[in-house]
Amino acid sequence: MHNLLALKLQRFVTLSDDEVEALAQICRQSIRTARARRDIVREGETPQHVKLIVDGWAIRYKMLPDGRRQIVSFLLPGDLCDLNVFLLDTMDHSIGALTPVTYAEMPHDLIDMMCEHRPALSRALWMESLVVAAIQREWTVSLGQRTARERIAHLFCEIFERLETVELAEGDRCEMPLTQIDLGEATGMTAVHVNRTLQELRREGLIVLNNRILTIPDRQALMTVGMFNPTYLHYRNPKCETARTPAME
Amino acid sequence: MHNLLALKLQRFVTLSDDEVEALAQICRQSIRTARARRDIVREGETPQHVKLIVDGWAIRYKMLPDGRRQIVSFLLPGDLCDLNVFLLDTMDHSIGALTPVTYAEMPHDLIDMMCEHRPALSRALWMESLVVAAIQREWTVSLGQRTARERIAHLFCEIFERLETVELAEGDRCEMPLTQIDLGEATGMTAVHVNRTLQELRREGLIVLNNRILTIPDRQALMTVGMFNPTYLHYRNPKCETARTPAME
DNA sequence: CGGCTGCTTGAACTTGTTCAACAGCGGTGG
DNA sequence: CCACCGCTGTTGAACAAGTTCAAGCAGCCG
Repeated sequence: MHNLLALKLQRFVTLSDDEVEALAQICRQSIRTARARRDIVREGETPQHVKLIVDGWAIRYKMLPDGRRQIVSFLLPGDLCDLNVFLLDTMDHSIGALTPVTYAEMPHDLIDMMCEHRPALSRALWMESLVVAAIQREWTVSLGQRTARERIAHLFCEIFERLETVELAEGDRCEMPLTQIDLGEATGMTAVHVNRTLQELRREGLIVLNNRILTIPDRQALMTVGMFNPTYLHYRNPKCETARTPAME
Repeated sequence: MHNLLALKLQRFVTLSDDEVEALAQICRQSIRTARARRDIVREGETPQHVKLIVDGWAIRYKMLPDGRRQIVSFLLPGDLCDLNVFLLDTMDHSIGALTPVTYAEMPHDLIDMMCEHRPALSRALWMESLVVAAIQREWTVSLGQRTARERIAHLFCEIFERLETVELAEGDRCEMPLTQIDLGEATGMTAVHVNRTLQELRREGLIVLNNRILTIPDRQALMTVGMFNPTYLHYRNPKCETARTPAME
């Protein structure tokens, strides 16, 4: 397996074969699975491992005391879960599996050691958390300023780009396991309104969505509707032009 | 001056006198000021320094192509600005002064060196960025799920707590230089609606706000309205119980 | 077949927006 | 000293975007 985590981190720093191997090793430690729609970690817990999503989709979410729920981010293959808690101790949100999920558990002390001996990796992980924060800022913009139609368009663009970097999009298509309820909880609107918004986007030929497959016939058009500007994802770090080439595997 | 940055980072790790001194030194490098309502850094730029807000309030904000603007966070004294860009290169958002702002500029290479030689500091800075991300998640929840009244209540609670940790709140009062327009841009609503919401909160005795001074007569009550749970701020790290004691200064 | 989940539709309703006007205040320039 | 300007806050009334409630339908799985 060409290591997913290495694939991601290569976007930020150039890793030696040696470092890639160290990552691969740490990921192999223990592989676990979660059933669809089950929690992986709950708010308030103090997990002992950092998790790497290997397969499937998960979400970070927070609940309000009265039961309202907000999805604050999507975790796609290659994403790390509990880096927060690795440093911060207790979870301030929950993580749930959307689809069946396979993830790797990496013990804190191993990561600790790795960071100590390989500053390049430590730096790459730090960068990874900064990108996560950048994405969160963009969500803030979506929820604060974009209309329903713009939000959905933007979200689809973001997910598509992220899937592309882990080679999970094919041409103009990708998987889209989100229900309209999920989309609602992520975009801060009701499922009913998500439904009508999706219909509008479909009617205009901006998206095709059925059988959990999303097709974006004209990417530029959808990007324009969502006012999507991918710089916040910080891909293609100039320091590592090779990051996206098919060379490594 | 008891160093502001040290004061903040002590929340996460215990720093030796030596390390505190290193921080203080790096902060003294160059002190600059920005006039109120001026930009400090603009989206797309690649600043060469990490900035520490020493005095005054600033904002991170993003603009949409059509001019809509979202404030994505407030930068209060003790907050770092461009840690992102220290690692990520180009700014994906702008930073603007709200009030007159004094800030310290810390050259990248100094921080680099510091991080290399003092892993405790590197770790503390990383933690700091994780807390920033946690705050951003909570904003996502506010914008996605909370009503106007809840959003304002929550925001006031958050700002108040953050000011408290840098000793800028007195009893139940703190400064509140935000205009209703600012509040609107932060909470994703119009200034008009902010106005009516503030009146509602005033009428109920939950806040007193005039002359740019905010008073919260009954903190618990406001927290309940905003469904504010401060754990996401990750204060009082158990590893450093002394962080909030008045001992250091 | 029955029951579940997810999608769709309609109609009434609510929250927050838009537009417009005005008041208060501080600063500036004549 | 006053007139004037721009900014912030306030208010009202019409309006729009998104919600709520309710019902029905399709597909799927046991």
